[in-house]
Amino acid sequence: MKNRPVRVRFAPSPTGPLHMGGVRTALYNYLFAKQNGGDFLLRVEDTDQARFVPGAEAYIVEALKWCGISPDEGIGAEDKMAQGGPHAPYRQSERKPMYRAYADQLIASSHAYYAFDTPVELDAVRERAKQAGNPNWQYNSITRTSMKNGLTLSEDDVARRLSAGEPYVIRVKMPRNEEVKFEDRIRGWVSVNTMNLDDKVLLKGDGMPTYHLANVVDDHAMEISHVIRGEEWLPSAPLHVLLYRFFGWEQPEFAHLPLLLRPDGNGKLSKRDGDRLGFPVFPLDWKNEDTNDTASGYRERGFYPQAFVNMLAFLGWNPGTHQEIFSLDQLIISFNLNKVNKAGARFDFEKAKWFNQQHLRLLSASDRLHTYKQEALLRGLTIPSDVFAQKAMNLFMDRAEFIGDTLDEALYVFTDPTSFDPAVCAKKWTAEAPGYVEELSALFARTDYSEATLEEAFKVYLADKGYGFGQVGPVLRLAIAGTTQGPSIFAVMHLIGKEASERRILHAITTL
RNA sequence: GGCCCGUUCGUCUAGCGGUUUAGGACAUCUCCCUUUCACGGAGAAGAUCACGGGUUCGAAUCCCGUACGGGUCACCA
Repeated sequence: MKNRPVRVRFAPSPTGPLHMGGVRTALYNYLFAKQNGGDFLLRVEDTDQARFVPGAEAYIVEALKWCGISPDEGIGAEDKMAQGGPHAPYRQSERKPMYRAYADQLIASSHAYYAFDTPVELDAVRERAKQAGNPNWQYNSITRTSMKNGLTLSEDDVARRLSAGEPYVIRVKMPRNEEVKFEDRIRGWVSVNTMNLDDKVLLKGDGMPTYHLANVVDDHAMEISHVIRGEEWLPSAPLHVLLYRFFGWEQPEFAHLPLLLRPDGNGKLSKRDGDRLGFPVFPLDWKNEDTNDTASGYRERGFYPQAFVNMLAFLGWNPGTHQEIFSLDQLIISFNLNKVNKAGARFDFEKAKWFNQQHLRLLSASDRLHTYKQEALLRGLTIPSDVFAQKAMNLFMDRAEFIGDTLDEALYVFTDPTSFDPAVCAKKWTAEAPGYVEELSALFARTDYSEATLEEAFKVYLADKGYGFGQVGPVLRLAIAGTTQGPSIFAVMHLIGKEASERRILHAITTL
């Protein structure tokens, strides 16, 4: 069991956009695979035809791609291998015919049976049980003796119903009283008595397998060595262990990841939390075709994928050192499944932003400029030249968490200010103010408009007149930028040049 | 409610029986830098290690209870 090649899978169901918890699960799988020189497969679990959402699969593939997680096999790996690999298809709906034989095998070995109870009948039984004070009726080793199934009906009866085309499901025949144990990579030994487990449906009335059958059959067929999934699967893991046993298959190692919790209140982070809490829960924007609403994604919010991935990796794991900033490649080296936490992690958007800020600083100048220009385009800003872009970006880099910040806070670098901070106007734009800037403008005109000479000229002016910086500085800044926040005003003036600077000063004098 | 899992600063976490006066990061606050805002630097505050029992010379670390939190109990995944 320990020495087989590492092959892991991420197996989402295409019922909507993948949320960040799902991305983290995929990431951990990917990191574990790459670290061990293994394969990461993407399989789509679309056995519930009623919950299928068009576009969800494409979204999942694109989201992973954006994160830099590319499947070695399966969906999204069609460019690497024909049909995505040797175990194609990787969409469970397309594997439908394969599951039947395995369900039959379990019936033959008396580990499963046909059940003819209709959904309506089951609802009625549950309702009756609820009335009788049992809110949680289960189809199990006790109750199955009074239901319509292959265990209570005669062989002839079963055969007749089958040939008559009567609808049925196939259920697992859960052993009566048996301790099922398995060693979870993260939680250690987990033990459950089958007494508490029910006869789960394995094959549904429409011929599709349920998750339980499909994931076991496929994981075995695809030679999956480690099943790394969310903690919500822990309660059904014993059933899966039993299924491997019934089939006589080697079981993969299990690792159940802690959940991502909401920052407020209780419960796990869910898709429905959407933008309610002021941050995205999805990697990419998702447009709901029915409601026409768009749920925001980290990508569109301005996050770099490497920052998003880094942040996600640290929600439930850490390297045990003080290093927090990691590239994907560094994560592959340092990640350790055994160091994944057991408790759920409450998500904190403030820290998420910090990760982006750190990665923004780490980017090479040319890569950063590239994203800068993309963001400028998005904002409809025209950039005179690369040199200008580079300078403008650098000027505002210090205060940026996102590359877009260097644009949003620097609009006055591209266009003349159309409004002036009213609070500052009231306080600093005195009767003398127009005179200050008019004199300065004339003085500056005699310099070469470099940052240093502008500043020098300004200082000389203050000294000559006996003015204080606080008296004149904000006035100049207001005239040029419309606000008093930002980098050195002389650097800004140098960047926009003499003509624009003089134009702005004149405009301020005439309008304020 | 049954079952399963968990519980260290507000948050993410280090810690795997003695080196711990419990370390780091985010957030918060203070000071320095900057006659702006930030960045950066220095520092502060913040955790009776959920609680109660054991085991041990010694426990945040091991065991058992209790409380609290989470997950799960469909012909959904």
